[in-house]
Amino acid sequence: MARQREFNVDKALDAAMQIFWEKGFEATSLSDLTSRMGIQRPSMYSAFGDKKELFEAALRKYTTSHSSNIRAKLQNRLSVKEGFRTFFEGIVADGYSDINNRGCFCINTMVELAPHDEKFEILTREHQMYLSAIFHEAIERGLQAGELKTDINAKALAQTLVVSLIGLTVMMKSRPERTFVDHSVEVILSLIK
Amino acid sequence: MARQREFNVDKALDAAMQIFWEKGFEATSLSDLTSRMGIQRPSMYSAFGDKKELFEAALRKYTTSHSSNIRAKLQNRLSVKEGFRTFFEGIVADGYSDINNRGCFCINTMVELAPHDEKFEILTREHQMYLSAIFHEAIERGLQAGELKTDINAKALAQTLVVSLIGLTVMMKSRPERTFVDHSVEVILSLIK
DNA sequence: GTTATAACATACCGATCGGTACAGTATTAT
DNA sequence: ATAATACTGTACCGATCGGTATGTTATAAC
Repeated sequence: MARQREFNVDKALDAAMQIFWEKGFEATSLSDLTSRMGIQRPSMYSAFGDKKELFEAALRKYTTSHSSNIRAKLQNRLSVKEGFRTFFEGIVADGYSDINNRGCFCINTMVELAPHDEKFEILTREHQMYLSAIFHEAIERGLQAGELKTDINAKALAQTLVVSLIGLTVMMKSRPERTFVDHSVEVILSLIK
Repeated sequence: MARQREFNVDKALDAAMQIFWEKGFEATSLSDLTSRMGIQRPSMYSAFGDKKELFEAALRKYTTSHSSNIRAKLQNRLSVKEGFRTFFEGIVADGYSDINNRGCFCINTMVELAPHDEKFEILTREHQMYLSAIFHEAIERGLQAGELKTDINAKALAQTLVVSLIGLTVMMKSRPERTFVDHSVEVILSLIK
C-alpha cells in the first residue's frame, strides 16, 4: 500500500554491527553509521529506532551468530580437548591478525555499557551464561565418551573457561608478547583433563 | 614572580581519575571534568594539557597506585596461597559492592582505547606485565619457602593468573550469579599448589 | 610602587552531536 | 486515475562537544 524499502535491512544491520564492534557505542556517530550502512538518517530511524536501539539490535545479531559459531567449532572436532585447544589458539591468532583488534563485541559492551545500563548488563550476562552452557555441554560429551576424567566439577570448569576466554580476549587488546598468551593458553587447557 | 595556583594539582588529578575510571574517555565531557575537579577549563588546560593528556596522567596515577596496592596485598599474608585467595575473593566482593561497577581503570582503557591508540596499547600492556611480575615474585616466594610445589612453570602460572584476573574483573561487570564466579575463583586458585 | 608574569573567570569559538520536519517520490488498494 | 501510505533525500534543529581568546586579579622581582 506504500513505497517499498530500497535497502536490505539485514545488510544494513550487519554494517552497523561492524562499526559498533570496532568503535564502541560512544565513539560511533550517526554519520559513521549512515555512511557505512549506505542509507540516510530518516531511513535508519524508521527501520531501527534510535542509536541505542540500533546498537542493541546489532549486539543481538552478534551474540546469536557468535554462540552458534562457538558451538560449531567445539562440535566439529572428534576430540573435545582438541576442540578447546583449537578454539583458544584461534582467539590468540585472531587477536594478532585483526588490525582493528576488535576483540569480542559482547565483551566490549560489557565494559562500556553494562555498568551504566541494566539492559546491557542483562544482555551481556545472558550471553556469557549461554557460552558457559555450550562449554559445559562439550565437557559432558567428553566425560561420557570417556575422553575426559576431570576431578573438577564440569559446570565449574565450564564457567572458569568462560572467565579465561574473557581474560584472554581482553589481554589481546594490548598485543602482549606471544609467549605470554601461549603460556596462559597451555595452563588454561591443562585444566581440561 | 607570578600568581600562585589556587588548587591542588594532585587532588584535581585524582578527581579526574575517578570520573574517567567511572565513565571512560569518550563518555566523560570537559564539563564533567571541570565540575568534579573544581576548576575552570583554562586552569585544566594549563595544568594538564588536553583531554587525552589528562586521561593519560590519570591512568598513570591509577596504575602506579594499583600496582603497589596489589603488591602490598600479596605481601601482607603469611601464606602465598592465602594471599592470592584473599585477593581474588576481594575482586568478587568489590564487584558486587561497587554500585558504579567501575572495575579496573586499566582494563577499561585496554578495551576502549588500546586498539585505536598505540600509546595506550603500550601503557596498558606494560601494566599487565608488571602485575605478572608481582604475581611471579609471590609465587617464587612460595616456592622458596616450601609452601608451593607446583609442577607448572612459575612465570606461566603468573601470566595465567593475570589473564584470569582480567577475565574475572570484566565478568563482574555483568553482575553474574555468585556461584558462577565463586566456582571460577576456586578453579583458578586450584592452579596454585 | 612599578612591572612582569601567570593563574583566574567569563564568555565565546566552529564543529559536531543525536534527532527530526518537510517536501518529493514510489508503490499499492481502491 | 486517485488517494493513501511509507520510504527517500535535504536541510535543518537545539544542545553539546573540545578548546581558546580575553580581560582581570594576584603574586613576586626589582
